[in-house]
Amino acid sequence: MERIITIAPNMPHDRTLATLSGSDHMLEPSQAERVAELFKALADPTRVRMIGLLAHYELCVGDLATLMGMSQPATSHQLRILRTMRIVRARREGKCVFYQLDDDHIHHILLDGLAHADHE
Amino acid sequence: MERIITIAPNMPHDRTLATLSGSDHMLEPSQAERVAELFKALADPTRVRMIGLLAHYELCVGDLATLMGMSQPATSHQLRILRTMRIVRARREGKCVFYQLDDDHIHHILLDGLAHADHE
DNA sequence: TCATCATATAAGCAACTGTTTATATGATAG
DNA sequence: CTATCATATAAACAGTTGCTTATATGATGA
Repeated sequence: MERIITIAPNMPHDRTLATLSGSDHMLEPSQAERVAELFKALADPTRVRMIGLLAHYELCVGDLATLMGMSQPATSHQLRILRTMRIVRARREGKCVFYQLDDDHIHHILLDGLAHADHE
Repeated sequence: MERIITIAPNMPHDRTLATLSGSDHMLEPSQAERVAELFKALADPTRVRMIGLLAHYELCVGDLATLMGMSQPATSHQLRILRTMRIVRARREGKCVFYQLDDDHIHHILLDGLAHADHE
């Protein structure tokens, strides 16, 4: 962990801001945008609970709505957001559409989030 | 991965919604709320870039503002959000306040997020 | 084709978010 | 104490979000 100062006068420093500016630790704006979009999809308690369920069970929209205690359009609306961000994946079977997590990566992130939130 | 149906008629099912309702895979609302709050703090490209920098360097507010190309109040405002969520930690040294990530957990979540966003 | 069930979309509204501009707090040097 | 530098907070405004109500699409069975 380096400490970097050049603007504040009379302070010890290890490197200069100029060298840091060219560092690869500087995230690309478009990259930061995509990551933020992903986290935004996780940044709602309703969607977090949906993801918590879909991490363990494949559920159709209607049943998910019932379990969540929310309306069908609201459920569908949130699923669309999760689907757009490739957090969940849909599969049609007859009249029903079943949802589940798209990959374990998301479950991992959720568990990390729970660990950080649960305490400290 | 279980598939659960009870509402939709004439569909195969493994368990009932009733048993699922009592499952511990049903996140507590307050728990979901805290996790969502954490992700909300990560759900902004500006804060993502700040975290990306603070994961590697300890920086004071002014320098961070310069690197980010944003105003001092805006920087301070965002740092307050990250501090409230225990994502970053502050340390005063004279007139300057230095920030760094509060723990490696956050760095981990960021890397997971980057991996998921970078591609798929 | 027609009726019905399951899901998706649209419009509209209240609540929230990130920025700017302006001002306040807090620490240090003289 | 006073002036100055570094950071924090406040008020205000544009833009976004998640819900509801209403309607549309899509698939199945008679």
